[in-house]
Order: sequence, then structure tokens, then C-alpha cells
Amino acid sequence: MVTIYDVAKLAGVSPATVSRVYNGVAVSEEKAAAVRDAAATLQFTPNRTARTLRTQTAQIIALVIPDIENPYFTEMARGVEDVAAEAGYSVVLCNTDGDATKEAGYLGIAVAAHMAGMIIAVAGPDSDLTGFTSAARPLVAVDRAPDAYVDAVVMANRAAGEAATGALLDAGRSRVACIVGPHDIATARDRALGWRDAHLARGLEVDDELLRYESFRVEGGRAALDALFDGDADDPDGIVAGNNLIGVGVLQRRGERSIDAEALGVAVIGSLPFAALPEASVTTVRLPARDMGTTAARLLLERIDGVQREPQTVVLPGTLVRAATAG
Amino acid sequence: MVTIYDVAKLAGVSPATVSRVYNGVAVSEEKAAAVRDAAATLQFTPNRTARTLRTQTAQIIALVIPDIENPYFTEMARGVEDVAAEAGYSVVLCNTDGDATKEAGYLGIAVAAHMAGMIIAVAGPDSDLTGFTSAARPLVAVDRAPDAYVDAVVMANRAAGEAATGALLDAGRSRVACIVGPHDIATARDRALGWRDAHLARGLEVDDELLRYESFRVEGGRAALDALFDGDADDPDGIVAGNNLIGVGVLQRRGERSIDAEALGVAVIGSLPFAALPEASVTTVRLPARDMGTTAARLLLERIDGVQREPQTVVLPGTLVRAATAG
DNA sequence: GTGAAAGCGCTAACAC
DNA sequence: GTGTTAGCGCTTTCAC
Repeated sequence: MVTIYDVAKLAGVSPATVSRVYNGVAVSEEKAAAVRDAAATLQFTPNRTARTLRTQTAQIIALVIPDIENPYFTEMARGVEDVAAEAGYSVVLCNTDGDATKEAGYLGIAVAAHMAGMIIAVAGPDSDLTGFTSAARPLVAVDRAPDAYVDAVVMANRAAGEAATGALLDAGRSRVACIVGPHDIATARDRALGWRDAHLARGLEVDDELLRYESFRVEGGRAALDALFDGDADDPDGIVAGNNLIGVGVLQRRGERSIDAEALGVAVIGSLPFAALPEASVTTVRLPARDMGTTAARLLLERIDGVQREPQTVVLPGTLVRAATAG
Repeated sequence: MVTIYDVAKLAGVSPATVSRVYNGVAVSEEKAAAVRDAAATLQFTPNRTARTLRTQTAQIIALVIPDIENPYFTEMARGVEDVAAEAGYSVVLCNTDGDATKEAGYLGIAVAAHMAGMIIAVAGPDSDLTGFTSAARPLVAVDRAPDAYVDAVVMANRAAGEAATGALLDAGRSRVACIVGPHDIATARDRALGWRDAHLARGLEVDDELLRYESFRVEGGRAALDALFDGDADDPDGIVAGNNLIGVGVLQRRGERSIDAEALGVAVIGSLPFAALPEASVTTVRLPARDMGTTAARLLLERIDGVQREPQTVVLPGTLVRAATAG
């Protein structure tokens, strides 16, 4: 392995000067050129491990998400990656499966590995971020704002719920159900509140039978649709799907039960990039997942650079895209 | 930060003994207990950076893939992660966008960071893995076997192409087209060969007009379908989609053009987890992406443990799942 | 079985 | 602006 000592010897300077060249510290142009030449001929690559040990901080950002198989989170990951790479940081993706214990394990690793900071979509209400923040490491929450006093980038969940519901109601639907994620996840509750808002704003009654707290997964959408149609109450004529995966499940099950799009309108909160359906065949409230990632990464990089300011929460609006046909 | 020196002092032993306890080297039970007690009261966590600098190897596996937003690769990533975590390794996900330059950058980082090994789905024919392998780091290729003399885990692509095509032909289709990825990617060519095989095995003529090399993305499927139907030749009555994303594009466009499933059967090589379609409404050849990940991870861990043997290529078969209705 | 001591490659005082 | 030097926390000979 070639080290700064080898480069220093060949360039006729001290190791410290080599280090300075690589850290943007003032060095005479003459010596800097000699160092660059020597480094090139020796094919020198700085050893990041040694640098990390010495400076107590690695050029790495941990990205902790609850479900790596959900396109919503991978789209966000792309946003984080792009901004981080530009600033010379690597991104380490950690998948928690929504399990607070796994999550705690990753937080520990991130601290132990001296990672520069973390962007996290918390697993749930049991998440404990104090281990990381108490080590004074910068952290930005995404998608779900934890109670902790930290920077956060979230979606306008309540407004998204209201927009999705409103689109169905305004299209003449009168019994619009709502299927969201677990009750202990705030994004689920907020989207449900939006569903309620849309009814109240139009002077309509709210039937709580039509509100279902499930999982934010395909299976959740499938199960809830069955429960709605197999129960004693009247069938709904519209469904608001609380996220992309629930939307997939609802659409699958609607097809399997041979329910017509006329008979049951669906509006999804989130995008369906792999739905295999004609464009604009389903009403969606697009959530800017990639923007969430880039925004979070920029906030984090500011903190890493030592910017001092009050923690802030950035709220990103969704965009209603109405189905071209009966949704 | 608490170090092995602090633990040693409290336990009344030398730092070397503390190190031995953490590395499974023989230590008297008495002293080992003292060390564990001291470590517990001080909340000691070994510093991995220092360990890496000293041993020249980190407990990290690099997972390099061309498209983090493709569910096929994220499913594989889950498999890798699960096996790696069990063995005490962290996984770092690197997204290349199919860009050999980006890929080269990640290979460099992996070497510089002393990562223990790498699992890679190569970006393309320009990929150069020698930088990594010449540093004597273990590497396992997945999905796409590079020319290099390395371990690899791939799908039975030709057989998958034949199975998908055969399902359509046996259902009475007579003009079955095939849309695969770029011609310079071997998986694309192999799947196309399978399409050819299926025809020849049935004594049918092969019309090369029906074979399209596109990108392995949604857009590729959309564009190719349009080209097939807008060209001068007769319309196809069946399409083999060369991967999951092409399948999504084909199904989208089929719907948008209001082409009936009766008029155009589709068989997809790969799974469609988020297709929002009724179960078994499309014929698919399921590819065991997760298994590919776990198998690759196990091979890699063997190499990391120093197992010596000839490089091997594991071929994983797909599973034909016929559509219940006219596919 | 155990301890002393050197050193992995780098950075940051400090002295010049 | 530049060189000397100590040391980040750990592992690993080498002696005992």
C-alpha cells in the first residue's frame, strides 16, 4: 500500500504537506504540483480509514428506512444519494423492517463507525434516536417526524388525504372509505384526518366504519378492501388508499373481485411507478419522494458543516393528478 | 470515548487481554469475566475504525447494482442483507445507474475503505473489475456474469425465455414478439435465444422482425410495443417481456392503446410485485431474486473466510406461472 | 496465559 | 509556508 510517506519522499516534501494538498490547506503551487505528480505516478489513494480514525468522522451518511422494497423509499434514496455524492459523501442504506430493535442496532453502528450524519424514516413510536443525537451527530428525519427536537422533511399528509378524498367526492362518490397504515404512525393518522376534512368541508357526514387502520403494505390494502365489502355495512363506492402499496393491494383486489372502476373509484396517496396500468387511469396524489431526499440531504450537509440554527420542519406538498377516466 | 485501555484499567488486566476477549483468543475465564464486567459498566463499544486500520479489513460487504429503483434488485438486496447481517457484516448499497464510470468510482471506494468483499451486478460490457480483484478482494458477480474469472450467481435466462415464449405459443399464439434489454448485455441476448429456442423446438419459423433490443426499463417496453404495432409488419398476438420493467411498460401501453388481452397475450420474465393487477392475470416466469442474493452472499462469505476453490457459476431456474385467464 | 510495545496511515498542533 | 512529532484505538508479535 502506498502512503503519504511514499508520496512525500518522491515529491521531496514532508508528509504533512502531502496531507495539506489533499485537504485544501494552503501550499505553494510549486510543491502542490510536485505532490500531485508523485501521487499520480505512485497511484496513491488516501486511506479513508486512517483519516476517520484520526479525525473521528467518516464521510458517510447513514440512510435508515423501514422498507427498502417500497419504491417510495428507494426514490427518496436516489435523491439523498445524488446530493450526498456531489458533496463527496457516501451513503449507507440500512433497512429496519419497521423494527425498532434493528433500528437501534443501526444507530449504534452509525455512531461506532463515526458516520458524519443520518437521515432516517423512523420505524415507529418506539424508535429511540437519543443514542445518536446525544453523541452530537447531526440527524434529519424524513417522512415521519419523530417527537424529538430535530430537523425534519415530511409530506403535507393531511392535505394529501383531503385532496385524494375530495377528488372522489367531487366526482360524485358518496361513500368514500379510507385505508391507511397503523394508527400509531402519525402519517397514517394525518392522512385519515384529511379524509375527514374533505367530508366536513363539503358538509357531509363522516362514517367511521369507512376508516380502516391497516399496514402500509400491499396485504393491508387487500385485507381492508375485503373487510369493507364483506362487512354488514353498505359497500363503499370510493376508496382512498393511504399509500402506494395499499393502493396496489386495493387495485389488485378490486380486479380480482371483478368490481368495476365505475362502481368503485380509487384515489391513491403516492405514486404507482410499476402499476402496469394505463397512464392516468387512477387518481393519485403524487408525493415528491425524490425532493424529500434531496431536501433532507441538504439540511444534513448544512448541519455537518456546523451551521447553527433552530431545528426546522420542511413540509412538501403533494400534487393531485386526476384519472382521465372514471377512477 | 471509552477505549480498551479504560476497560483494561478497570478490569485490572492489560489492553491486549481486553482485545483477546473480543477476538475469541484464549483467555482465562476469570479475567474474561472481569473484562466483560468492566466493559458493561463502562458501556464500551470496540472502535471498528481502529480495528480496520490495524487489520486492513472492514466487516463490510459492498453491494453494487445498476438500478436501486428496480424491485428485482431490491429483492436481491434483501437476501444479501439477511445473510450478511447474520454473519456480522454490514452491507453498503451502491447504485451505478448502469454507468461504468460511477461503478469504477465505487470499486475504488470499496478498496480504499478496506471492505471485505463485493457482490456486483455489473453495469455493462465496459465494466472493469480488475481494480478490485487485483487487490485480492473477494468478489461475486450476480445476475450478469462478467468475462472475468470469478464466482457468479445468475438466472437460467435462456430457459426462462424459452418457458415464457412456450407458454404463449402453447396457448395458441402464432406471432409472438420478444422485447429484451440492450444487445450488449448477455442476459438480454440469452433470453432472446430462449425465445428463438421455443420456436425452433415447435418447428415454427423465427421472424427476426419480432425481436427488439431496447432498454431494461419501463420506457423500453412502451417504445418497443409502439414500434411493433406501428410498423409495416403484421401485429403480434403475443409479447415476451424481457424483464419486469419492460413488462410494466408493455402492459401499460397495451391498456392505453385499448388492446385486449385476448388480442395480445403477454408473458413477463420476472415478477411484478407492484403491478396492481389481479393475481395470476399475467403469465410470468418468476426469477428467484432473493435466492440469488442469499446464494451470492454465502459464496462471498466463504471466500472471505479464505476458502480456496475454483470459481463457480450457480445457475438459478425460474418458475413458470401461467395466467389463469387469457394472458 | 499474559503484558509491553510497536505500528496501521493519517492529521493537527507546534515550532520554525 | 513547511517540517517534526505525537497520537487516534486497536491488534499482534515477542518475551516471559
